[in-house]
Amino acid sequence: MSGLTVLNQAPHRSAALLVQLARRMRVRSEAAIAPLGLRARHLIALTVLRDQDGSTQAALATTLHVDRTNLVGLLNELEEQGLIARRRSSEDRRRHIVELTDAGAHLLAQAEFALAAAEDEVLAALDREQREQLYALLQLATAESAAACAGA
Amino acid sequence: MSGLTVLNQAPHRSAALLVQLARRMRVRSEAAIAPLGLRARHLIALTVLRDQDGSTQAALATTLHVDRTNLVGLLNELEEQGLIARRRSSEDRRRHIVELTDAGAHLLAQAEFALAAAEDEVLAALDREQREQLYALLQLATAESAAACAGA
DNA sequence: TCAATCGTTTGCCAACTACAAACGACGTAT
DNA sequence: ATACGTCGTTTGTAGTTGGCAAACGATTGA
Repeated sequence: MSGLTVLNQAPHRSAALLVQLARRMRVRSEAAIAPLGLRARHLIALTVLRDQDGSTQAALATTLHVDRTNLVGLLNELEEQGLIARRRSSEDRRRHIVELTDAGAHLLAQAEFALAAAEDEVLAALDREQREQLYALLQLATAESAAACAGA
Repeated sequence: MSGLTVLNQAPHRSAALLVQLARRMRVRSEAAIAPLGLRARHLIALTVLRDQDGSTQAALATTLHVDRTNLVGLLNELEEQGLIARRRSSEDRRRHIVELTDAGAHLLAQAEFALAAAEDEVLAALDREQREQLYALLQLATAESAAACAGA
């Protein structure tokens, strides 16, 4: 059901607008990276990998908040496309070290470019200054919200 | 997979923050109306009904962008709680006229109150002026985006 | 009389998520 | 050396969600 628009009639309530815009952003973003053969999970995994390259699968599963069982399939898909590589750890031969390949890093950069274009499209009505404002407000709100989540 | 946070590292990219905040808003909102025995669909349906009270089910299905098949169950749940009432149309006895009951209107008001509280909670880090800014920006962006959607 | 509409029931199908059980390979403690 | 635990992997189960197709009774209109 996508009739969320109707909830906007309450005076100055941002909630519905927020989820509505986020949904558009998600849809556009997915469409933007689909031609690259990527889905959201792939992109998230690649992004994590760029920062903590050489992680074990268990560590990745923890970071991504997915079951290690489900991570296997995700990594398989990335490996089939040559975006990541698995190799045995020399220290502990039970472990798989996951590394971003050059192709993976390159595609990730492409994907981020496509994502930026999608974002520009969704926020087309906002000029540069307004986008900065929005970004600042979102950062404020999410930071506080994250702190509350961590406490609970 | 809720590892969306990692996508924020791109410079001044609002997309990830947006969907992240929207997710929190959605979760909190659902939690806020859950004690009332409502889910998001119920709230949306009730809100639509308040504006176009006395609609037929077919009209409601169109507005809500749901299949008339799936609308039946939704209305059943609302009717069991006494929030809406169905009656046959005198003009065309095939049709069901759906009306918001007093109890429904009352619960809807309660739900909106709970929703406002949830929104205040999620946007706790923003003061009044900042919330107005956010609201204005979201309205700008969604309005433009809606126009683009209508064109396509 | 025949076709179409409306609400309704039933059932299917696709996608996704989480999770449990078990296995081989391997490390570690006793 | 034995026992136990860990890591990646495979397989299967279960629940949720969503949309959609088929068919029915009641009713309307041609």
